[in-house]
Amino acid sequence: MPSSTVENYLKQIYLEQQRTDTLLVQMGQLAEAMQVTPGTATSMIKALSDSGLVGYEPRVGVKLTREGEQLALHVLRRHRIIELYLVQSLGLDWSEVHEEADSLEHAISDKVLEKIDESLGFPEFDPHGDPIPTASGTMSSRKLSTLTDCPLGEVVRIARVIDQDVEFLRFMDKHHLKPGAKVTVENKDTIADAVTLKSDGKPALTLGSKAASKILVESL
Amino acid sequence: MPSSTVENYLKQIYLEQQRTDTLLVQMGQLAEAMQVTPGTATSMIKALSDSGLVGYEPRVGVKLTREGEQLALHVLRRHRIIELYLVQSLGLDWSEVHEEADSLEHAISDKVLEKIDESLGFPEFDPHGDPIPTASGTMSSRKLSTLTDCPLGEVVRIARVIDQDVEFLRFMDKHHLKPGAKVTVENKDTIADAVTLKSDGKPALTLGSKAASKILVESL
DNA sequence: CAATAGACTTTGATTACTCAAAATAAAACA
DNA sequence: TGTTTTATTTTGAGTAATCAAAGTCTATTG
Repeated sequence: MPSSTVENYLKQIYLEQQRTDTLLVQMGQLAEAMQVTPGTATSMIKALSDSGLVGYEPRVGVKLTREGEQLALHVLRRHRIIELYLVQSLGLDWSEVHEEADSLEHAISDKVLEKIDESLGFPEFDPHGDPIPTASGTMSSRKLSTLTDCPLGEVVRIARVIDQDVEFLRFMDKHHLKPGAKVTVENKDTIADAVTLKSDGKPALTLGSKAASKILVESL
Repeated sequence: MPSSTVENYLKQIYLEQQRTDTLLVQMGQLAEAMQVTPGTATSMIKALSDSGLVGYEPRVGVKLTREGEQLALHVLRRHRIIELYLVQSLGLDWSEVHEEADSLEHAISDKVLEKIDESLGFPEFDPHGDPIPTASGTMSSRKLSTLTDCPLGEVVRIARVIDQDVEFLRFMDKHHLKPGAKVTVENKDTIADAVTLKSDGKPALTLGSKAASKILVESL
């Protein structure tokens, strides 16, 4: 059985692959994501490579093998189901469940996980709108646009928020910018690097494009 | 923060102190309970002693300090609340929750634990009748008798079953011998080393005294 | 009271994970 | 093209937890 350290490395490689939309993850990137020194990442990756969970090319980068990817997806499945459960069934705030899930994801058994999944009605997305991989290791994908590149003046629905930072999520919550909420982009100002939003019955809100690009929406 | 290994050693010392009703736990006993070699237990205990969690006298035994006991009680609290939650809220069988709780007890945060505790209505006992320590580290104690030394012919209520073995618990379940069930000891045969029980609407059941002594009862 | 049996401790080694700092390779630059 | 910068790897070392096996008490027990 893989250690939680191994699970975390695989999860992080998967997330970096997704985030940067590239196959190969560089060591510095991974070390940063894992909060370890580059040397640590290198030696860990060599070990994972020996166990066949990743493909490693020195000075180029690392990628998941099919086996490594399956494991990563299982970890992510556990993580996201736990997050949703903590919010829906135990009433925790969506800003705090990420950290909780980070530790529980390594301790929960498949049996308990499937009970929880069932009690939630086999959900497809976690509280942040992140897709939940299936038990057989398939991840659904949606084509979403960000608030910085979605059409102006059209009502869109927030589908996903890509940032697990507690402060950021609290801010989003305060302005009712959670998955499901409907908003309209009133204005985009590339010079001011800002996006102005309007949602029903609320004053307009202006975000910098960095924040706006973390909010993914779908048209209705 | 103590590692899960440290938490397990402290928990096990506490449980052995209780089980044998002695202050000092011998190294062999502890090594057996922890499933490690005696040498491993010795060196681990020396480390715990250095951190002030246990008092250790070489070749005599180990006992918890106040601090170590508090920690042990917190672990036990997590363990037992989780067990009850798995049975009550997720519908797992009482025979399988011990192992699940053994891993979850190290991963769950106080915040989540207290939410669960609340949702269970601040229970006093786990599914096996083991008392749940309070958040402030107090363990209630009841004076219970075993089926081998309780009065004959009197209706008593099962209060606690002291064995976490899956097969044993399944057997108990099959014969409806769970906490809350009412039984009468019909006969005790010291020569045959057996105890015969009767519960409403069921045929009589005879247990060896070893099994019978694992079932604790209270009078009504 | 010496010999032995049993429990316990010590020693030396291993595995998994980590860091700091030195060495190296590749990329960028001048 | 030679030099500098930056990213990566290597090296040497440390911590936590473990085992096997050798050594040491202590308690019987004849």
